Amino acid sequence: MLGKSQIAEIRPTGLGHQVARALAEAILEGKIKGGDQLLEVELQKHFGVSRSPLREAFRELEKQGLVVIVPRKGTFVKRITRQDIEENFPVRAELEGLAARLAASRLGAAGLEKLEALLGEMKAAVARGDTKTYYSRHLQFHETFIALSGNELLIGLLEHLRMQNLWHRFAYQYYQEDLEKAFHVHREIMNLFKASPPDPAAVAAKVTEHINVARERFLSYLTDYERQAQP
Amino acid sequence: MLGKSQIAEIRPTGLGHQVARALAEAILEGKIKGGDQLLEVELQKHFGVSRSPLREAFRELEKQGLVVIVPRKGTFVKRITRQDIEENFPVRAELEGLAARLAASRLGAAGLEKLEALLGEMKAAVARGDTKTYYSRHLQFHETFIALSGNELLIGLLEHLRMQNLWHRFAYQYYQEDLEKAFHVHREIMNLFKASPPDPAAVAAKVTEHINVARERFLSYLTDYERQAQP
DNA sequence: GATGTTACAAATGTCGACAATCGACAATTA
DNA sequence: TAATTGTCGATTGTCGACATTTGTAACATC
Repeated sequence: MLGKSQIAEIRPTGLGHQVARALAEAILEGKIKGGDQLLEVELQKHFGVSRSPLREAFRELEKQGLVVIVPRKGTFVKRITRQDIEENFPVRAELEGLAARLAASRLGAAGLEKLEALLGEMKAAVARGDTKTYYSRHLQFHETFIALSGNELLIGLLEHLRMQNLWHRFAYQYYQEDLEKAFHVHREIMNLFKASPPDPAAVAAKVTEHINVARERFLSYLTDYERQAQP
Repeated sequence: MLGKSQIAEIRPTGLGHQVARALAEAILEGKIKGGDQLLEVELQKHFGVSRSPLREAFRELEKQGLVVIVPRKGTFVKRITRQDIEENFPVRAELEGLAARLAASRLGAAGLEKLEALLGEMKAAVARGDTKTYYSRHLQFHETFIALSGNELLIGLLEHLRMQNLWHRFAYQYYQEDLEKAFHVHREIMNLFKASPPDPAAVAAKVTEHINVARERFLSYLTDYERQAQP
């Protein structure tokens, strides 16, 4: 019997799914702005499909939290409010803390090695001032120990909470401010993971704190951004 | 102008929604068992609607985590595995702990009063040995401080996680075992809420611990149940 | 006997058309 | 003129039919 991960999982198809992917990409990239209505007839002409798969795509996007379906009114792309961001961070902080705690008790040599490799790439990116690469590896670092938690429910929830962050576009500029400091926290987390045996509670606390601190930084950044955008 | 609360608010409309409600009830009550396939043609005849609203109902149920849609195969009611239960408790424990922490900093006199009233009913139910009422008020107690957290995202997630618990049917028998002990924990939680000022971290820790303990109790109960059901 | 092939039936996927509903503007009335 | 009512266009909701895919079972082949 082959290991599950060895088999290329065909994540199949369906026109609706393809349309959903296309629309999700368009939304994430900002090509469709928050509050816009997704007109069925219009998209029908655009994609060359009938309305049935379109409506299924809408449902899929709603499940991902990218759009809001209002009965008898239509489908609108979700408007990200300050409240959404304020509420997202504390939940993610607790959940990623839990993920880190669980991972600390389970990660083997392979897991530790992967985390260390990513941390190395993050360090190199910091040295080069390569914000984009740093941001990418930073996301992977989190995704890795989340996956190592082994709790499928937790993994799915966090994937959803992170996906919901349409505000990825802000993030570049956000992280440019203090790459060094951001990296330092992750080295601390890594050290806690490497301890033998690791202290799960300590890792959880560090991760939770890290995200809650990031929340404050991000919100103050957002405040500046709002002031600047509204003269 | 009439007060808003005086007018019967016509709820979400749509045939699909109605079908979804009916199916959800049937699933929760166990009339449809885990693993069963929801045949479109069959339900079409049963409900007297076409397949379009049926498919929308399926999507809605999928969003609630009650069914799983497999492309080109069909939709099947979710099978609750032991793993699902094992993974649910830790996540809920963290999230309800967070909710309690947030609530501790926000609950006013009205919130405290409502919690105390529910605790009173719980106590009375314990004295009467009225398991069903105790269980109901116990759920309301949790729902109340969750709502008092004020974090809409958190409230929605917890509602989902609690809804997912198809295993409500087990719960009666489960809680019958030690009503007194279960009540005692909630009195402790209440006392922490009542402190002035309350210590948010202490409340969070107590709630988290409470749920994690409940997890162990429930799993051992489930083990007995499984042994008994498989002679 | 095991394996591969083909034909058929059943279920889901997709489509275009019709019906119901909402929002905005026009018509009516006090 | 302001408020209410009627009408129309636009948009979503629902429907039945057709297309595509999958699973199965009979059959042929090695």
